[in-house]
Amino acid sequence: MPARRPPKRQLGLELAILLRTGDFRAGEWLRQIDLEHRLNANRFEVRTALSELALRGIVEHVPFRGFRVAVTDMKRLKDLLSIRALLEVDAALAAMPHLDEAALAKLEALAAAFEHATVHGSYADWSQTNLDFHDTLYSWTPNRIQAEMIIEARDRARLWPKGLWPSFAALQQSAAGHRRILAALTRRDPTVLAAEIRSHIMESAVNLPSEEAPDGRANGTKN
Amino acid sequence: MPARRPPKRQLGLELAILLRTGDFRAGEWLRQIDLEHRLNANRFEVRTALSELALRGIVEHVPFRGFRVAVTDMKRLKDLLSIRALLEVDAALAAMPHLDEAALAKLEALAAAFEHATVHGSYADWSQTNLDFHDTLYSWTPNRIQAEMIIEARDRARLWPKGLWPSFAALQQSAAGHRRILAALTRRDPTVLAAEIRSHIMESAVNLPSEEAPDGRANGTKN
DNA sequence: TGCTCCAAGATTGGCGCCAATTTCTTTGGC
DNA sequence: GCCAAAGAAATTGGCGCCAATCTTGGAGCA
Repeated sequence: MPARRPPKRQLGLELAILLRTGDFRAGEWLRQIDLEHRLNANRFEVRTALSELALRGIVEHVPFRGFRVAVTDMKRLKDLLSIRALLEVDAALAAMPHLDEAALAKLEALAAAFEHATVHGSYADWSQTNLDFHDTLYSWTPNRIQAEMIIEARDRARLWPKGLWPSFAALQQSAAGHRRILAALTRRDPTVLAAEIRSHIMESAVNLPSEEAPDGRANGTKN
Repeated sequence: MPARRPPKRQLGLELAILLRTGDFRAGEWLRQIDLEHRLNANRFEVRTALSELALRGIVEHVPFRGFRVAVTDMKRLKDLLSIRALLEVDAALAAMPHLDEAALAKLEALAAAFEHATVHGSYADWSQTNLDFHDTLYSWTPNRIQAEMIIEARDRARLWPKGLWPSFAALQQSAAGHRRILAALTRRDPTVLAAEIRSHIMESAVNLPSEEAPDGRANGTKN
């Protein structure tokens, strides 16, 4: 074969992951030159990736000032959560009839992985295992676009300040939620499933503080 | 004041409008050089705008082949419609409590404008007046993100082939739907409102033909 | 000592050039 | 006359340069 093309780097994706896993604070300014180094990419690629994320609402663009991690104020966050509840309840219900034994077993394993991560893992660990559980569930939803929209909606509000990360107790609560969702799926109980999914999502919003005004100027980083 | 900055052209938006109103067929290849002329922009701007639309699913990108108007196959179309139904029913219900007399009057006027357009107007006319009605309704939804998502979901499936445009009868049906929605809003009847919105959206899918396989190669334009 | 204004430095972003790749055209062979 | 292959033309797309703009630091003045 004559030199297959190199896999074509998905820098937008890489950057999204970096923002999610690296320690960035909401509102923090992103200097292109820093990202060039961290992602080992050139200026143009970085800018393209940033524009992508800006369009998806993950970062915010201010002309001639640059890009910064989107500040998701509480109103916005709650809006996003309510949309997620709507989409995810529907997606879960649609997925349920398509789940066979193997599927349930897989979800079982993922729920266990999350539980393990809540105790032994880092932020990145439990964040990822949690996503795995949900994404796997929705992978059986016939409506692919809906699954994509769920992921996107989630990404748009993932980056809240570290101070607001869930407590250990909240994580345990989440793990229990997974169990209950799994049980409802196994028993093919749509009513309970819907209720569980909804409350599982809405849980994320409890004990979020009242809105803090993000100052456009002060929130910098000297890094 | 020292030369306020020029309003910064939103070429992505302009291009989306061009694709919607100009006569482009689904699957048609878009040559950058043509778009440069039609939009009176340079190569770089066109490419940026195209990437934007690609991300939003309005056009499709094939490396080293270029961009083409997204082919929304029937499966995809139905998926999108079902999502719209979900989001729009919810949005309408949320908007209802916030509608005052003035709001209802405005919707009344927009419904009338649509009816007029179905008889006297062109595709662009009735398409736009229809959007106006819905967008105005959702402008009272407290959840702004949801309103945006609705618009986006709609845009992603707006460009179906001309052959599939609704008949005069279908348009009349739509107009009647608007009337019924308005009636439900006036009577503050959530149950009927939900049902009407849902069927109004799903109506769009009736008499869509079975899926046609879009050939990657053949669907060109010599223009 | 504190404030204002200016200049230097840092950062962003518009844009055009040219290489990479595909498609079209022509030529040559069977 | 038809198919295949090579060359030509057209199109896309990566990328770096430098102008436009914002921020910072400090000098000058009250």
